[in-house]
Amino acid sequence: MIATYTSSSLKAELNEKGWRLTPQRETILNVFQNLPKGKHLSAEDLYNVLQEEGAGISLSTIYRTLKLMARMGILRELELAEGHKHYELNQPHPYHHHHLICVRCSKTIEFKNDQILKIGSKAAQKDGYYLLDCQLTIHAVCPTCQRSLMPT
Amino acid sequence: MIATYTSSSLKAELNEKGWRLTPQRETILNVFQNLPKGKHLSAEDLYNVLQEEGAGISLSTIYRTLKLMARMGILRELELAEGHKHYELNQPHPYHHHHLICVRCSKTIEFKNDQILKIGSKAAQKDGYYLLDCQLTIHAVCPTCQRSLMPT
DNA sequence: CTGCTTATTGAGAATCGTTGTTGAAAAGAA
DNA sequence: TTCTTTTCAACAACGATTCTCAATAAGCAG
Repeated sequence: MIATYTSSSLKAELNEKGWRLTPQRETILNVFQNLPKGKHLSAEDLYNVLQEEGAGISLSTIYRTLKLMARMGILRELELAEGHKHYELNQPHPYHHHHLICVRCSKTIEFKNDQILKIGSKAAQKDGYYLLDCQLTIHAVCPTCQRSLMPT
Repeated sequence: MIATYTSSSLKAELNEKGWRLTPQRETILNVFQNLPKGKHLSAEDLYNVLQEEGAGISLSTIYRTLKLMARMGILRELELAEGHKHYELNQPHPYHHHHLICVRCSKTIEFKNDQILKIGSKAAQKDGYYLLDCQLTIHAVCPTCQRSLMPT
């Protein structure tokens, strides 16, 4: 988990595995680095952001890049109970966090806990796995939905 | 998280929210209760199991029931990097566990940790959420895939 | 036990996020 | 520059999941 990627550190990490640095990949990483804290994007969200910025990157490329960067550990892939994946920068210690999700209304709260990353690292290490990401996902019912009489 | 549901405890929990106990729901819960430890099913897996057992339950009903039981906290919904969700019984303490997943080959290892459920409960409680499930998901690269020269 | 109301089912169509395919463009190496 | 290989955009294709609708059956009240 690297805090901030520059063009050249990204290039280095890509080339190491035989991949290439392209303007599209650089642009996409930039969007995530400039995102307000706590904000995450779906593939379509990212597509729209890029359209508005005038950088028309195709949806296929977006999907490929998101998946690539998740597999490199640069991005985290989040499953936020909305039928599609969301992505955010995979940041180290002081910013590393987890998600508490209401299964009814999908309201999501971030929370931090220092132990979890330690527990995760240890578990991965024990079996010789190389850690990319470690997220505690809590499915629950928020106070509002508990009060609501509405079934479903 | 209840350890074992009987027909009547399931019925009670359903009726409480205005839902009904049907033979299909009972059958599906039974399949999960009789599943070998560490085994989880996708919707399609479950459909096939039921076909073989002669209980032909439609795919629509299966999807609806899985989602319903996940929202009730009876089942856990797992995202095991295979393009579709998997489900397993949501069991309490001694059986409660987490998943370590290789992002390359999808090999998955289960592991246990007593602290995580405590951390999760506390986080939910803090914001007044009613806890349904709490899972630590670790994305990593397994030893075999680390050795493989194959990119991607 | 009977009848009423409303949730649930099954079958298949429809949806929608995501992945695959193609020829053209461009990065990296020599 | 020139060659090789990856990556790109555009669009077709796929597959898991959801939706629709008429028929059925829980649960409840009398």
